[in-house]
Amino acid sequence: MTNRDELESMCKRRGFLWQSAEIYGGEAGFYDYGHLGAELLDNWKREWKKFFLGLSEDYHLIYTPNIHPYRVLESSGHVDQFSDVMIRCDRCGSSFRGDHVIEAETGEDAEWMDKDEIGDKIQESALSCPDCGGSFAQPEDFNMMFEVALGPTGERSGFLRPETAQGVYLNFRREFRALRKKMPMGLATIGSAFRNEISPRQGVYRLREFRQAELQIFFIPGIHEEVFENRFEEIKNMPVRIKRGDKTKEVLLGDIEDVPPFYLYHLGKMYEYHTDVMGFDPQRIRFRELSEEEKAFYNKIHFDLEFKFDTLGGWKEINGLHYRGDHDLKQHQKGSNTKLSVSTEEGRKIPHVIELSFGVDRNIWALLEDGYNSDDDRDWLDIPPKLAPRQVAVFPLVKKDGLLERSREVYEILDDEFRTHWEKTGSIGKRYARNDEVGTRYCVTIDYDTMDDDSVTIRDVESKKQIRVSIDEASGILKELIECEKRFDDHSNTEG
RNA sequence: GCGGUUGUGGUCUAGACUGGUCAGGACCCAAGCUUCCCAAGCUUGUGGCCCGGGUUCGAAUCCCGGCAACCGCACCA
Repeated sequence: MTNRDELESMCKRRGFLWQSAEIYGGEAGFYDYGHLGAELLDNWKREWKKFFLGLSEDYHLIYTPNIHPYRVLESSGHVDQFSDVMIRCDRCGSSFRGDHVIEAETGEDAEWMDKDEIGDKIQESALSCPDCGGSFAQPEDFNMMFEVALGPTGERSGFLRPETAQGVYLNFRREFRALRKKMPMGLATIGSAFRNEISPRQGVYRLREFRQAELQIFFIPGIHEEVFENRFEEIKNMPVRIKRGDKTKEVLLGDIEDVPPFYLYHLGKMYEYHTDVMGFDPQRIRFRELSEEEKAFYNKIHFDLEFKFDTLGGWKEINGLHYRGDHDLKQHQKGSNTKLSVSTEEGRKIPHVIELSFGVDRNIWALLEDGYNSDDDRDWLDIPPKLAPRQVAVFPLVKKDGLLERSREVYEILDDEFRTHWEKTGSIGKRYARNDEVGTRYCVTIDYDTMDDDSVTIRDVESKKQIRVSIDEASGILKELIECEKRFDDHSNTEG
């Protein structure tokens, strides 16, 4: 059981992450990544790109601005859909969503109503506060998007993007041509998104500025699904935990019959990324199907991937897999008056989209939590070597008799190939402890034998076991270990 | 946003009811000594009362406002 205070304290003390602007008292919903956190974040992004862009030669990375013009988000539906009419009780100060109050009291569907209509309806039906019976003030619009004025007069405006996806849709047409009309075509992007959350909470779980890594795959149903069906073998025997309605089951992906194979294939790849690349304990991840009420209307199929957080009170969404149909391109085709259909043997069609959406900060927190361990002796972070901010640390056993200088030489050699750290302060045990805490995967120690025969010890963070190798072969062995080509235990000359 | 609780070096905390002789401890960190493998020891050192206002001769302590965190409610296309 990982304790949230302990993990947060470690993250602050050692340089992973903490609340932004903390010397000014902070601002809810914003976090900074320190030197280790930033490295971890970059490593995560690199491995994400490697894995998902590696799924097909027709998948590529693009970057788009953080600010979108007003019209883009008007067409996408965010200007309307992303905002709610809030009503506030004059007496007790509680706020409610206007449409919810109307629906609850009158049974009428009120989601379509604007501010004035909701105001009228409340007057007409003489609705009062569900908490205290007080009367309501004038309704007000609350939009989750941050609107920004553009240019000196501010006549034009835009929004900080509430998701990275829209920028990708806007580039469908150009990339489809630039990539010479290959389909399925994948466009990935990693970047920040912004939502004016009413109450950002729980560390990096709900932020006002957060990072997303998304892969949008464009395809024509009935024509390109075959591509994914052909790869179905790769995932069909993958055992996953899946929650649908009230029931949670462990099943093989291939045994799920009422979800199309092209969708299951992507569930499988998402799962594989978490278990194989991020090293998650499979017991801590599951898919959950969203109910009709929870799902956005345009999502035809929607499962979230959830991680079981000790620190955040249980199962929480970290990614989503959304089959969005042709909704997005259709909306932008209409809004921009630009043809976004492609020609097929059956005439022009608007491509459909399946979106793999990752909450990067949530992934990072899950990674830290999954890797964080404590026992009576020590705290240590067990995260995959490719992701670890420090892969190797080098120390002299003691500072005298030339060991210090020799350790520095070894450090210089290893630092060319790995993310390497060197330190000399304190006792050897203390240095191991410091490095265990931040997940330095391997500690290389220069001792008196090194001075005789040029051998060093390599210690593994997880087992605390050591092997002795020559300096010449150290790089090669570390590389095999870090690339996961060989396991630490496979080296036979294990010392205590 | 509402209600409750809380805010003291980098981290964790003592002190607050009963205002002054109160800013103390532990760990961490840095420098040095020491040290032949898992947070040993010794010496020295850096660093703090969330922010603003008020009451008072005097505020970490009392009062007001703000900010932040935690819990609950609401919210989370």
